[in-house]
Amino acid sequence: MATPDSGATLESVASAAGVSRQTVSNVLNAPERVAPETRQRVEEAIRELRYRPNRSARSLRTRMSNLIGYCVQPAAAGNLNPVLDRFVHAVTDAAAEHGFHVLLFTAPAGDAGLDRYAELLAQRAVDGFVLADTVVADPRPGWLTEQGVPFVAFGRSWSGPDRGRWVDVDGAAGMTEAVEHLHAIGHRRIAFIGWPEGSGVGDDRVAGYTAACLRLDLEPWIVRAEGGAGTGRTLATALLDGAEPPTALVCVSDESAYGALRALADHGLRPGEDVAVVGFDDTPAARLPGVDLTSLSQPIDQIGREVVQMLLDLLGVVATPPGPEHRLLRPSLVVRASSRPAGSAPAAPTEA
Amino acid sequence: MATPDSGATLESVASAAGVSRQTVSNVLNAPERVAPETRQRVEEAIRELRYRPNRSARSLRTRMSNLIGYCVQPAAAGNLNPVLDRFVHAVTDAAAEHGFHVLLFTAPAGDAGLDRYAELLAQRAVDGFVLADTVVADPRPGWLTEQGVPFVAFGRSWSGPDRGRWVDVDGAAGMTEAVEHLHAIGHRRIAFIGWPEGSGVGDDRVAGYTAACLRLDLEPWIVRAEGGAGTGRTLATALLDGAEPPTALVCVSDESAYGALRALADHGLRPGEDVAVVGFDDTPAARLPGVDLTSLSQPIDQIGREVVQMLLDLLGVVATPPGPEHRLLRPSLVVRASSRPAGSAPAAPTEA
DNA sequence: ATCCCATCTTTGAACGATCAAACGCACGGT
DNA sequence: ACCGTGCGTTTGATCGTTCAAAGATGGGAT
Repeated sequence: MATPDSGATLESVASAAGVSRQTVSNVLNAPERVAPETRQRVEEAIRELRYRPNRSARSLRTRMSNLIGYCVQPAAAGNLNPVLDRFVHAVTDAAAEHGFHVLLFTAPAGDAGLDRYAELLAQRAVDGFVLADTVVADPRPGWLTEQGVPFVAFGRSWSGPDRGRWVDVDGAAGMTEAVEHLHAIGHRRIAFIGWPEGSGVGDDRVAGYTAACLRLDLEPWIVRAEGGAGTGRTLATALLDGAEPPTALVCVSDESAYGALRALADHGLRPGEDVAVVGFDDTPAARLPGVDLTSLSQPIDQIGREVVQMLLDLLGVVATPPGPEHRLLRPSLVVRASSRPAGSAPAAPTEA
Repeated sequence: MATPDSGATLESVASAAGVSRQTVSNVLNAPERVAPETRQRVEEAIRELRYRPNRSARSLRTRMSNLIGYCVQPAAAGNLNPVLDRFVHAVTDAAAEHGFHVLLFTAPAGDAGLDRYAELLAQRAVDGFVLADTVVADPRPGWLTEQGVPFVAFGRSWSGPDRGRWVDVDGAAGMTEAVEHLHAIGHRRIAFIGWPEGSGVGDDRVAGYTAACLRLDLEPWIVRAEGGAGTGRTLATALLDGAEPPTALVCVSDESAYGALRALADHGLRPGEDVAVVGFDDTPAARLPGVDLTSLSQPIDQIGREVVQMLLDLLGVVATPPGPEHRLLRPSLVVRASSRPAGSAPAAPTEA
């Protein structure tokens, strides 16, 4: 069992191995400078004393904290999309491979939150930031760029000049794939349940839907309203009550899709058989028995890895060929019963 | 707009204010030792130079990192219970009030993960830990106690001696309340859908159910199986197919409850009207339209605050009267349509 | 006038690591 | 025998803060 705090220091290891401070330091940070046999002796002493460099001391001297700041937004009550939580996990994992850790903090949205970022920087508590949940007119990318602070965002800057590096999911491509899937299984009247114009994410997704429709010679059919499941239900109800209702509903989010599914139930319609439904995000509830919602899944782990890679690149930690400023990753369509006539294909296992 | 890195140090502030290093330090850490007018002068200099103490330097000297370690478990695929994510947020918030931050790291479960804890301690990267997701035979509380490491757990130690401090939710009390609620609205055949014996959390919850049954003179009726929603569906189906089926189902988790709801639908039964269903955790999906699941909500924010309070107390940061070693908080029953005959009460708004 | 004491402030050392530069030594070329 | 060269190692200074102790100042008691 490891003893956590041996209290060993560079100096104590050095005297145990019969060398100087700096040699021990070199064994850890620049092994090639040390003669092989010396190195071995030092490494043994390190092992024996269970020495681990003191992070504060190292940070003070190198001016690097080896910490990445990440702001956790107050979780909206009833938010059933854990995509950001999975993202944090992915970032933490990827960072650990390079000796970095994630420092969490909270901040109010908008300009008011910038002070928290400034505070952490002034204290030299973090080396850079990972941003998530970037919104239209988000002040953070611009401000951080001005200040010369290293950061990478999960999510494009949806307005103004494209500042800083980012990784994002190609919502348009995802929606295009969804429409093509529905078209392939015979649907021709495919409606889109979306958010009002002006949300970057929502506009991106609807664009992919529209593009697919045009390519497939379908009439785009878009309804929009602010909100979540309740709104989805309302919009879907209106569509289904129409004279010539759609046979498939593409929804801007899983949450809207759950509302749409509810509307189907209200009408006595069976998802997948009478009307197909597709969502976006592949939230956990999508695979519940009896829900079985077809949805677009974001490659969160990969996004996390790429974000960290870019940030460490920016920090000069990993020596890679200068990578791209931006990365756009495709979501993958997970087909479940909500867009598949019963018996048309072997059902994917639905239980976790 | 705040300039993040002014580069100011104690020394530069001191010379700006015409005093010494230590006086500036005192203004920040022990203001009562400084003469009022001197203090004012120094505070002005601090403001003007936007000085913030360097965390690394402070940590090095005081041997306190002001960081709390928290291990993020790899999120089980399809986990629809974001309770831990809300918990992290609560902890982060509460810690910030005392100048502490949360440091995230990952570790494998069981003994193998202890090394990561040891590593962080040896590096003096954290001052203590917040544990979550404690399981039966969890090695962490015992090990941390042996090593004399400050920590507080969210969740009892379910086996062996009760080591260290913890805050937990009184699952038994919650289930008792659920049964009493069902009894009060007329139910007499109330079954419990649970997990196999041996999971601390599950046993606690079933105990509360059983206690309530005995007090209300009902026959306990318990079925158990490993698993989530699929299992819940199977167990509920078996119950509903019986000769004299239950009129209410109390489920060990929301996930089982979703399965149970599905089973009701399979039988053409209406939740709340034909058969009542209650879950545990009040997951976001519970409030989706058409789901409307009655469930027990954990006071996560309060738990987070209490955990931090206890930990800082242990670290000697907050000077409070010695608090209790353990805290057991009651969950609150959120009644929705799944346990309420239609029209029996004003429906709570169902949309976020 | 002297001394003591309390209050406020300053000084020197230390925390544990890395940087920059100097040092010792063996080697080969002239 | 001398010197430059390169490799491996050591030394001194430094990062920015707090601790511990010492110094300065003024007021009241003796």
